[in-house]
Amino acid sequence: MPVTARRCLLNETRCQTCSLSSLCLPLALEVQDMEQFDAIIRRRAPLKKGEALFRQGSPFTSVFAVRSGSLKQVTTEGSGDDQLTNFYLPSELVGLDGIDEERYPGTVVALETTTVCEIPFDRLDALSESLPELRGQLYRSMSKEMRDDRRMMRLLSRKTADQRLATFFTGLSDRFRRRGYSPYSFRLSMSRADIGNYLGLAVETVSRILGRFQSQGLVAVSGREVNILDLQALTELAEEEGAH
Amino acid sequence: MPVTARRCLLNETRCQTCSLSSLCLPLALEVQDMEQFDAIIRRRAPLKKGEALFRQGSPFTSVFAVRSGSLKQVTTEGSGDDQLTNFYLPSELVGLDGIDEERYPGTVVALETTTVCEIPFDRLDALSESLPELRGQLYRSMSKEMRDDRRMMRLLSRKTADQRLATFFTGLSDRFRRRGYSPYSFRLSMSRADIGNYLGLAVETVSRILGRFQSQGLVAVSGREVNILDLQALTELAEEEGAH
DNA sequence: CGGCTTCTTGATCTCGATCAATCAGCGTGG
DNA sequence: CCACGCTGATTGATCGAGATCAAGAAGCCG
Repeated sequence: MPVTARRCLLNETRCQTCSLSSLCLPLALEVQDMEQFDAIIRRRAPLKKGEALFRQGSPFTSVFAVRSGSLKQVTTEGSGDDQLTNFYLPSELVGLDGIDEERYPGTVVALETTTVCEIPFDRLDALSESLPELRGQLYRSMSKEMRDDRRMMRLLSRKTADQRLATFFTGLSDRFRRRGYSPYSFRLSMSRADIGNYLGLAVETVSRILGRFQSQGLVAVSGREVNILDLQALTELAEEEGAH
Repeated sequence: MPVTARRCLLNETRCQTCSLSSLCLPLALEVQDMEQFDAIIRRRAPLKKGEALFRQGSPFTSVFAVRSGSLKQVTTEGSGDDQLTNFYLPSELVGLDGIDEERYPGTVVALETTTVCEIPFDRLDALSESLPELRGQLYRSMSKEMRDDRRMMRLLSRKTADQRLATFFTGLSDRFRRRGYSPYSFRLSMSRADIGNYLGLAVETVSRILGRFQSQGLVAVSGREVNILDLQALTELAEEEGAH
């Protein structure tokens, strides 16, 4: 590979030129610190749709920051009974739940062509010793994931099917907005079955409620294209009191 | 307070003499490192049953290690719609989910007389810079909590009421065993309503299924006293395939 | 075009919520 | 010591949201 091409490739992966730097792990770092961080991350070949980043039970070595595309995390217990525990969008960290047992607790699969930055955890931990901001950011990322998990528990144990879907759409909308995309118009990278599995609903229910939302003028859905027509109403529905 | 009494009180709180040291945060520390850690923790007056350790929304300052007793974490959204997201037993860390937003995302309440060690987070973070084992243990604790949360999501979205209760009992049994108590005979510090809220079930359902377990010879329950008669069967029930 | 998978729509059934008493503890004060 | 009230636990009867079963319809790609 010619030197120029190589340099170009490397440049692409540099945190300082990355459009996600304001959301991603090194967000709090000064320029020179970011260079140190930059030096430990590894480029990965893009994953094609359906390819696994890692599989459940394989040894934990790295966390990954999503650079583009999206992924899902699936945990299998016994035979055939899968639980989809998370979707990951650009700038989000994948694999933190594997630290404790030193193996990944679920398989993470690309939902579309996806690129990630690999961050070897021992290097990251070592670097977090000398960079308090990095350490803090890591603590915050994990803490946030715990908070999000608790929200999900609330959703699964208290919300109706309609509220779950509304929460799902407003959540996605918000995540797109933060990343600089339209919060009103986006494409779902996951199937209806994935959505249902994630929300604890049957596919049929997801489909039906999507239809209902459509006829109520809340969203316009065509296949995986989504247009949010009444974000306000959707938000209210999502937050609605325990309906009793 | 006379010096001797004071010294005695301090001794009680020392990690090196604490019976939980093999489970708690400083578990990986050498003697001299443990002393440093010991120096940052603060004694708290015991909480009485029903007292709050901290309230939802109050500023995050510390994490807490449970020393004796037990607590529940409750998150309120809107009015009256509470979600119980966690029970905490001795050696477990409370409050880690508050790091990110710098406020506690839920109220934590003692279920019985409870003592905790307060660990100011800024001191802990600073100390984790020079003590890699402490840092690692903190990462592992958070990672474990994320894994437990994912298990809870699976429980809430896939398991039947029977399986939820069976999982709850086997989980408690296991936690007691690890702490050196009998895994077969223990006292519930939480009400049926708490259990139901936590597991996403109505109180009536909890009560009914407990009755059924009793008549099936799986457990003997009398008020809050529990005797597990057939842990094997309970475990199988808890892990059972997605019943369809 | 056929042979996939994914999505939608309809009909029925079921688990657990909800509503409604009743009962058991348990501290309080007469 | 017992009656009173209060909270928590149990038990019974009914109901409904959403799962499941069963076809079709619509993409999608060779």
